[in-house]
Amino acid sequence: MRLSTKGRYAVTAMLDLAIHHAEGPVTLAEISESQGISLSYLEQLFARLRKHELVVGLRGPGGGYRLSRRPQDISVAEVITAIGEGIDATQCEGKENCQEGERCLTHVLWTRLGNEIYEFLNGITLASFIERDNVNQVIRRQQQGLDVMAPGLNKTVA
Amino acid sequence: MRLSTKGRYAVTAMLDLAIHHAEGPVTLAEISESQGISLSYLEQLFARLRKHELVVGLRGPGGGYRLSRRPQDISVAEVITAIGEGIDATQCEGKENCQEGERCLTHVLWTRLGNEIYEFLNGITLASFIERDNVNQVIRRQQQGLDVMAPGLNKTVA
DNA sequence: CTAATAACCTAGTAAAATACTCAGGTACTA
DNA sequence: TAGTACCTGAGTATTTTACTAGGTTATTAG
Repeated sequence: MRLSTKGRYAVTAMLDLAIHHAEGPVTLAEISESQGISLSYLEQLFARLRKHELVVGLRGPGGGYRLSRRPQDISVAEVITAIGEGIDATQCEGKENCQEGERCLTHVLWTRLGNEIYEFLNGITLASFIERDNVNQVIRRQQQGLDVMAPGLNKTVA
Repeated sequence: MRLSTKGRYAVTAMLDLAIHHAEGPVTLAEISESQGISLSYLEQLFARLRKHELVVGLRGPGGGYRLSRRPQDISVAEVITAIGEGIDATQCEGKENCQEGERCLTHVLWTRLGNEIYEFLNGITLASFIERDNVNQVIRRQQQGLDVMAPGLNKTVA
């Protein structure tokens, strides 16, 4: 499980899409300006996001990018793995001899940690992420449970 | 919160130390061989771990490295931050103007995610990590709770 | 229709981080 | 006092990151 600035760029851009999800497609030029990320760099990142079917590209005037699913159905883990080519679970796994068993032990341990981090990030959706911020400002009087699901967003896409 | 191969190397090495914690100091040469990490690279990593007082170096014959604290008192988060110079919480925070508020929004959101990941990794100790594997093999008949604390290791260090 | 728009694609490149090597030095202990 | 093993720093190859440049293709507003 790799987690670097590159993943942050992708998540940031996806959050931008999620925020403007109701208003139709967002152009990369807009994201580039508002988030301060290079346009061509964004194009490269979105090429991968598109291949993993997290976003849909719409060409021509009035076009842009749109989330392929609802914000509450896309997890941070999905975005990061889409960018970073997934989890690389060590090199020993099946290839090497695993000399003293020692080597494989720590590898297995680390793989498990990677899985745990993935599961953790998989529980955080784009919607839950934005909600926690907006809800605090807009809806304050409502009692809120520990559920991370976004409450009022049952508008189906396409 | 950066999380890359470098951190994995450090955690792996620290796990090695934790496993042999009862048997006295472990030399970097041993870790180098068993884990397949370059000796000089290990020395660089351990220089940082030592500065953050996670390990203690013992010179001379029979020397090596030892954990400065008990395995159940060292978290994975500590190891990673010791290596990677801590969390870099975006660049905008206080310096930039935060033009439309939009920019700062995602930054705040991301900072929160970083903190959550940190808290998550902070809850995982070296001991809890190893225990879960060894316990499964050695002690099987015992009923185990959800507690991650290592049960039988109340031997004080130094 | 056509011209503007914006996605899409490919290659290259500077800067940084990573992983490692080399060459010494220093402290400890047997 | 010799040897072990920590410790330091400088240098380097590789990889990743972040970006630039220059195009092509599809779409649509006018």
